[in-house]
Amino acid sequence: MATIKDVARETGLSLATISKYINGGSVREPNRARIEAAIEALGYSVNRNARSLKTNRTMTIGVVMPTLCVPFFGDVLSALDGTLRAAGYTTFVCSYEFDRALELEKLRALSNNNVDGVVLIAEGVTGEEIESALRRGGRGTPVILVDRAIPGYPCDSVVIDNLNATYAAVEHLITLGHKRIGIIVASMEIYTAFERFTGYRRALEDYGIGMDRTLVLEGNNDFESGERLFHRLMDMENPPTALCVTNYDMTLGAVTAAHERGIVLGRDMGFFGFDAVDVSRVVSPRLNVVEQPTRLMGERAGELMLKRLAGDGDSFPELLRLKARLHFFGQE
Amino acid sequence: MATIKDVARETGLSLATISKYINGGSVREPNRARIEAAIEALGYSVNRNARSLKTNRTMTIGVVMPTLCVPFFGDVLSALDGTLRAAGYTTFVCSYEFDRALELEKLRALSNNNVDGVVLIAEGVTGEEIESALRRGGRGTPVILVDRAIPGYPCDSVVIDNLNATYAAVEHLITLGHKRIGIIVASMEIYTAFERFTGYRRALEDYGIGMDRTLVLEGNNDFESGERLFHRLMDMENPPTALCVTNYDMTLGAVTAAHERGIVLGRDMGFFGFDAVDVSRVVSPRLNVVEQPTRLMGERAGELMLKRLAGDGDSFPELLRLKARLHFFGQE
DNA sequence: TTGTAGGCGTTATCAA
DNA sequence: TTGATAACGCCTACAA
Repeated sequence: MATIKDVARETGLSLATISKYINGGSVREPNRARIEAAIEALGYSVNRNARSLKTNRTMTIGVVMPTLCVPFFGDVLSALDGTLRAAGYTTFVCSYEFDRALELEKLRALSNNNVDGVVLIAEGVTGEEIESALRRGGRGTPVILVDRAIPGYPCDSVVIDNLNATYAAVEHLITLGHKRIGIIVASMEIYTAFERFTGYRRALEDYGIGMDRTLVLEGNNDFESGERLFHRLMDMENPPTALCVTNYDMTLGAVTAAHERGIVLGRDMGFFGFDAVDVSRVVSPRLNVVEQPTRLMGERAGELMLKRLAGDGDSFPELLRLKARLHFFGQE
Repeated sequence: MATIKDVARETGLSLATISKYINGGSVREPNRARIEAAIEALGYSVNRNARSLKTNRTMTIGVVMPTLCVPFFGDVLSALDGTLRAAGYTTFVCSYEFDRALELEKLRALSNNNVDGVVLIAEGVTGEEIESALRRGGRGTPVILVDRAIPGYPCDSVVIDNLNATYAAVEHLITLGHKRIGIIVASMEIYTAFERFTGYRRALEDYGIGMDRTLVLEGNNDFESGERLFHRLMDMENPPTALCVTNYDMTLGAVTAAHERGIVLGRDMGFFGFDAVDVSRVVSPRLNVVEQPTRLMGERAGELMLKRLAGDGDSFPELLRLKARLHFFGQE
């Protein structure tokens, strides 16, 4: 690999001059030309390790997500990456596969790799753990929490207004005349799940419908949970007449289970799913689903990160709560 | 940030001793204890930039994919990451959003970040471009191509046996009695698409069925393509009686379009999709789909990478061709 | 087993 | 504008 030294030798100029030029300094025209030529000829490119060692910046943002296997996160990421890239940053992603130990480990790995900032879709990690994993020079690495804030941990966050989204979904089912409405959520330990449940509970309250705890089922956010819990609900003596499922994979699972039982969602049973916008189209009648503004989330998170990177600590911690969009199909 | 120097001062030992210990060397027990204590107290962790500058290794693998929004790549990645992590490597992912310029840029970004190896799901990039983007010290960074080999470019690759998978799918449709079989593929410029088409063509040949070029439609690998091209096929004067769709999103699109037209796939029309194993369950009758061994791909790619990283250049370039699995449902 | 010293490729300071 | 020179934090002969 060619180094600045080589370029210096090739051009007859000094190390310092080359470096200055590379970093946007001005040199005399003939020198500029010679430097350019040498760089081209030698195929020189700066060694980021060395540079980072010196500058303490890597122009790199680390992203940690629970998994890469779901389109929701992929969309968020894609928008985030675009925003950061436009500002000259490269983003690196790692997934912790829903594993809490890995979650922390990945955070540490990023820290060890001296990323300038961290975007985190947290699941099990606590505020203290984040701090300890990221403890480093000066005033620390900026962290943006996406999709899930951590209650009690002051940190910039970009989230969905889960509460009102679920509220609206349940409200819709209520206006259709349903009184026994079930909900399948992820573990309430996950903040978004809790919020979604709260929206559900509040809608029932506001319409004077008593909540039946047996209609509230907690799953693991996966296909299998959706399938299994749907069956469990329908096997009850007095099954719900409508159902709300609050994430992508569980929605798919529930839809599949309904199929297996010959239940047509939206006709035999009121229904609201989450995220599965494309999939909602492959069945008929089309499913009602809540669509989260994934790209917007990514963009907002990116912008906020850039702001912090620029040293602007204004109104920290900032909490952006984005509105979800409801797609109604089938009977109104 | 604490450095080795700090640990040295804290313990009264020398820099070199600390470094040796950190890198697995042996020191006298009392010293070991003191070092450990100091590290803990100072919250020291090694600066990978500095280390890499010295060792020329970062213990980091870069992965470049077309997108993160499709489960197929997510699965491959997850398995790949697991394999590499077990060997002490951290993997960083970046996506080029199907953009050819970005594809090269990401490769360069990784190279500049001194990754030890690159795993690439290529789309538009050529062999020369890869070489030039990665040109650096000594015998160069190992590259593993996943999902798509680049014809004429000698490089380790892990791919699916697309040809035989599609062959078998089409063969199945033929044995059901179909003679007019359509296919929706991605652009033939993409190697996998070409292979899938070839499987299709060869199956028809082998069964003495003349190929009708108007039944071969090229899309953009997205939902919209699947939907649009399905309609195009069915709007023909003499539409096909069976159809093969060769990727995830286009399968979803085609299924949706079928729905819109009231066509029940597997009953009114022979059908074979790709990848959408979960989704295949939410419609009835269940869809026939080709399932690619995503996790296995990731593992194999990881193992091959580790082998190359260990300096084992045995049987280069290695081409691993993995078998896909066909899920038959509905009528046999 | 421990310590000394030199260098990895850059950037930044300060003279010239 | 240009050029010596001293870090940045770490690793590694080599010497003690």
